[in-house]
Formats: sequence, structure tokens, C-alpha cells
Amino acid sequence: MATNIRDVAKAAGVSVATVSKVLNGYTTVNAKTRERVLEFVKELQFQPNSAARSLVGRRSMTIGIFLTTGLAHPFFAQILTGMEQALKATGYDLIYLAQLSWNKDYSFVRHCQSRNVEGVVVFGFQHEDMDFEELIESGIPTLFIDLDVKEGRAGYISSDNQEGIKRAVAYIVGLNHRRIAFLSGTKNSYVGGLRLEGYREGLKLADIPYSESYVAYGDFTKEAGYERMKELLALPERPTAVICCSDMSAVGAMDAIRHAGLSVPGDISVIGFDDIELASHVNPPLTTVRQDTFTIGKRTIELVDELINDEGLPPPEAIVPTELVIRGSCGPAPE
Amino acid sequence: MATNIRDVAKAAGVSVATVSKVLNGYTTVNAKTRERVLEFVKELQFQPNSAARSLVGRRSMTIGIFLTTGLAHPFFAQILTGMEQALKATGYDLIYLAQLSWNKDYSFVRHCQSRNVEGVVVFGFQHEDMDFEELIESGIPTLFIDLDVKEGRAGYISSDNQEGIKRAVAYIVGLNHRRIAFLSGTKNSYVGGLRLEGYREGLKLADIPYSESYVAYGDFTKEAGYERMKELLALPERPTAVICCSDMSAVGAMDAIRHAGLSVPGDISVIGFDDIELASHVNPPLTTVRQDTFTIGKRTIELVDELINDEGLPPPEAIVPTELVIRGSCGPAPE
DNA sequence: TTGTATGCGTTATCAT
DNA sequence: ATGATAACGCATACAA
Repeated sequence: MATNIRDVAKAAGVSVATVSKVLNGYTTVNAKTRERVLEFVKELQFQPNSAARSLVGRRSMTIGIFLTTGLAHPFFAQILTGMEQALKATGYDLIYLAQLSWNKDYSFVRHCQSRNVEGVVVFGFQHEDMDFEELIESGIPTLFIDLDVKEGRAGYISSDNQEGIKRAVAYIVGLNHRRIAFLSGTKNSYVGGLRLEGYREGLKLADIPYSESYVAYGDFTKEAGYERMKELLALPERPTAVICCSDMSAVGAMDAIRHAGLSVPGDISVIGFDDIELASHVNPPLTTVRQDTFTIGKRTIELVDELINDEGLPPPEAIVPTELVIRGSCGPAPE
Repeated sequence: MATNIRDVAKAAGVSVATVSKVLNGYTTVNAKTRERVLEFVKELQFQPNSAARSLVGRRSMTIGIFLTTGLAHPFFAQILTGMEQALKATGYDLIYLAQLSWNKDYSFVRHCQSRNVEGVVVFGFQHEDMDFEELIESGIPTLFIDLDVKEGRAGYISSDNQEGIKRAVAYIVGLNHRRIAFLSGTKNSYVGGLRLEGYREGLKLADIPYSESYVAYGDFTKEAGYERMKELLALPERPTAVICCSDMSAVGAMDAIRHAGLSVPGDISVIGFDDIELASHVNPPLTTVRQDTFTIGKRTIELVDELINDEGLPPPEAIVPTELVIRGSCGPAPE
């Protein structure tokens, strides 16, 4: 088996208490002894057993993740990259709690407690999806990604969705478009709502009246983008530009446009949201609102860490700026 | 705090030992008592503390992952989907050990031991990358993805790389191509070697002589694909088809072909490997050898589980079939 | 069939 | 400045 604290104590000729004190940075230990202990820690390659540590109420150094989507969700996967960096910096390990089943008997919160998870990251949920009460009441420091929960020790982080779309509208208006459609996400989605709001604001700024017929509700997928775009194309006053809630739906929209015998951006300009890898590879390359997933991931872990370390910290609320990436899917309004 | 075994014992009017026995399926406990205990377990929503459990030498139910690439690596991310399903079925949680730094003092193995990790999945390594000795000698059940390590309690899983490429060659030969280039991966990569071997076998089957000048070594990336393809295009006897070691390099190769004023598949046919999401979205859609990432991920966890549960099990060696997905990037050989 | 007692590896309290 | 020792929550050998 691996060496334990007693092995180290014996080797260094001190008590386990002293070794523990050295390891935990107590100042009440003689410099000479400290060095001696440290020496044997290194020699015996001693690493404290985390189960024992977390059992005595000390830190478990684990952060759990709670997802509706799989780990492979393209947007979440990108976020993971930022999380990794912060995990390395802070020393936490990330644990993915694979719920056995979604039945009523399973409680994610109890799973976390049984694992002594110190903090939780939540992704992919909407307000009505489930009760967060249990999670909030548990008092486990929690960070929601893309959902505005701010209560107890739970805060959230999200892109500046509204501003992002607003600037996309301004850009497309600058290209002389007036008939600008909006391919929205699911109606009750938090980020979807903000993006729609950004669209309305953008129109108002350009003195373009808002028309319900120009907004279609999809679900962020390519298939929905395709179908909703087909409907938009059938409108008497066909839009000359469409702003989409996700790159995937933008790709679907471009397919629909092409299948209708029209061209992007010749007949219709298209803007996406996210800037997933695919965006730069489609034809034409997609102009899109880039989410800074790296920063989102990094800040997520940092904020959870802050929440963990400061009992009294008010729930954070972090908004990460977006950036309009101009590629080839937009052009001047036709005629 | 969360309820513990003593709370349950008290409530049910039995000793903690009895509760423990019920929870661990001992048959030496009266049916009536068992039921009574179970009742209170449910009522108090008791879930055993995993730290305490793993401390007493029982299972920790955690599997660790060890990566050179990030969690977001597109291929690995796809594998995660399969892993998730198997994790739910087997009840393990997945832990990502974020190494603080890659210095000599850090040992992944000791990290695993301190966490009582029961099994490990390794991805992204090559033989010469590092010592696996420590990991092998630790005796922790381990599964390597895409690296043929088979020693002690460590086995591996991989696609049938050789057969996959062999069939790609047969397909392109069937389109009357004779000048078939191979855009290989890094020279010393395990899967790269097998794919190159498949290429040679495929040529032999078609009585096409193997020529070193037709194989270029990249590193699976788009950039390398672009550069190596440029070199292949400069050959006196320009190839009419190129088989690539990855979809990303195939995308790069297509870019190079287009930039040279040639067309895919008019002048040159292109085949990729992996079938990442991008493959079906590029223009023309990429014909490629699909890896069954879902099965790879699922089997990975299943095999680790088997290894954990059977002390004497010989190291597994799993080869997962591939499938040629025909899209639009191949055509008959010109002239 | 049930309960008592011990130990897992660590931290923390209290003596010394 | 250092060392016994009692927890932490659970499983198990052994006693009853």
C-alpha cells in the first residue's frame, strides 16, 4: 500500500501530530523538525489520503459538475478547457457524478454530500427544469452557467448575450439591411430571452419596427434552424438578413437558404452565435458572436473557489463580454 | 450535516453494525429488521459517506482520467459520451485529476492512490512520452485508449485502424485511382503506424507498388495537412487521391488542393479518418473512416470495471470496428 | 440474529 | 515545541 502519515512519523522520529502540523503549515513547529519531516515526506513520496482528510472535516478538494447535456456538449466542452486551467491553479479535482438514473429516489445533492464535494458547477438547466431548492438549501457553493440563479451560496456566470446580439444587429444594419429576422432559441431559455431582448434593442436603436413575424423559435439545433428558416423564407416580405441564436441553427438556416435556391450572403446575410469550431469551416465562413468560453470556464472555477473560501461572500454574478467575429456570411442588403 | 449511519441506527432502534450489514447485503440479518432499516434509510435519505467507506478499504467507486490533451479534445469528448452511459450503468463517478504542474515532484499515480481511485483511463499518450512503469507497478486497473499497453493490470482499446484504412484504399482503388498518397500522422504514433500499415496492405492487395514519396508525415492537425498536401501536389507525378490520418488534416489538405486551383473530387479525391462533426459540413462533405467513439467509450469503462472486479483477469485488448462513410469528397480517377 | 469493539488515515484538542 | 488521543463515518471480526 501507499505510505501513510505514520510511516513518515516513524522515519523522521517524530509523532504523527507533528507531521500533520508540518503538512498543514502550522507555525508552532521547530524549523529544524519541519525540514526533517519534509525531507522524509519527499523521500517516502508521501501524499495524504484524501478520504481520511475529508473525513475529519477538512477539505475534499473536489468540485462536482451537474449537467443535463453530456460532457461532450460542444459548448460545454469548450468551457472545460478554461476550467482545467483554473483547476490546476487552485488544486481542485473535478468529479463527474454519473447519476444512476433520473428517478425520484436519486438526489444529486445527497450524492454530493456523500462525496464531500466542496462546490458544484451546473450547466444546461432552465428555471423550470427542476427544483434547485434542495441544492440551494444544502448550502453547497454553486455556480450556474447560463442561468441567472442568485440565492444563498449560489451565483451564476454567463456571456453578455444581450449586448452581443445588439452589436450583431448594429453590424447588419450598417450593411443597410432593414428586414432582419431573428432565429431564436427555445422560448423559455434564459440566454434565449436575453438574446431576443438584444435583438429588440438593436432594432430600436436603428429605428426599425419590431415585428413578431420576423422572430422564429427554434431550439439551438441545426434541424430547428433549417425548419424555422424555411418558414421565414415563405414570408411575403422575405428578410434579407437573419441573426441566429447559435452557430448550429445558423448552419441549418444556411442550408435552408441554399435549398431555396438563394445565396448567402448574396440574397440573405446570416449571423451565428457561439463561434464553435465549425463556424469557420462552413461555406461561406460564418460571421458570428463569439462567446469567450475559456474565460467563462476559468472564472467559473475561480468563483466557486472564492465562494468556498469565503462563507459570507454574496453570490457572484459574472457577465463575460462577447466579440463579433466577421467572416463571410454577411454582405450588403440586396438591391 | 447530512444524516449518518448512527442516525439511521437510532431511528430504527438497532446498532450501526446491523444497518451496515443491511446496506452491504449481508444475509445474516432478519428480514423484518432489514425492511425496518431500509425504511428509515429511505425516510432519512441516508447515503453512506464515501470518504468513510473508502477509508475502511471498501470501494471508492471512482475512476480517474489521465490525459495529455484537454478534456475538450474533440475525439476524446466524443468518447466521453460512451463513457457516461457505462458510468451510469456501473455506478462509478469519473474524476479528473488536475495535475498542479508537470514537474518531477508530481506523480499522477500517487494522486490516484491518495484519492483511492479504483481504475484509470489513459488517453493521448505515446510509448515514449513517459514512464508508465509507476502506473503499471501500482497495480491500479488501467485502460489505455489508442496505445497498445498490455502488462500487469493494464490493457487497451482502439479502433481497427489498419482494417479501416485498408478498406478506404480498396474503395479508392475501386474508383480507378492508382496514384494514391497517404497523409500520415506523427511518425511514432501508435495509431498512425497501424494506419500506415493498412495503407501498405491496401496497396499490395491492389498490386500498386508502395512509394515513400507518396507518404507525408503530419501531426493530425489541419495546418500540417495543408502543408504536407502542398508538398504532395508539387510531386512530378501528382497523386489523384489522398487518404488522411484524420479529418482535420483532410480539411487542411482540401484547402491546399483548392488553393492550388484544383478541385475535390474532380482532380483529387480525399478521404479522412474519425468522422468528427465537421466532416459532414465541409464542402464537399468528407468521405471518411468513422471511429465508433461511443462503443470505445462504453467498452473502456466496462473493461476497467471488469479489471477492477476480477483480480486475476488478463489485460484486455479490445479492437473496435470502423466504418467507411461515403460522402462527396471522392470521385473516379481523372482522365 | 444482533451488538460491541476495533481500525482505516488524518486533523485537532489538550497535555506536557 | 512536541506528543498522546479523541474524533470523523463506516465495515467487520468477534462476542453474545
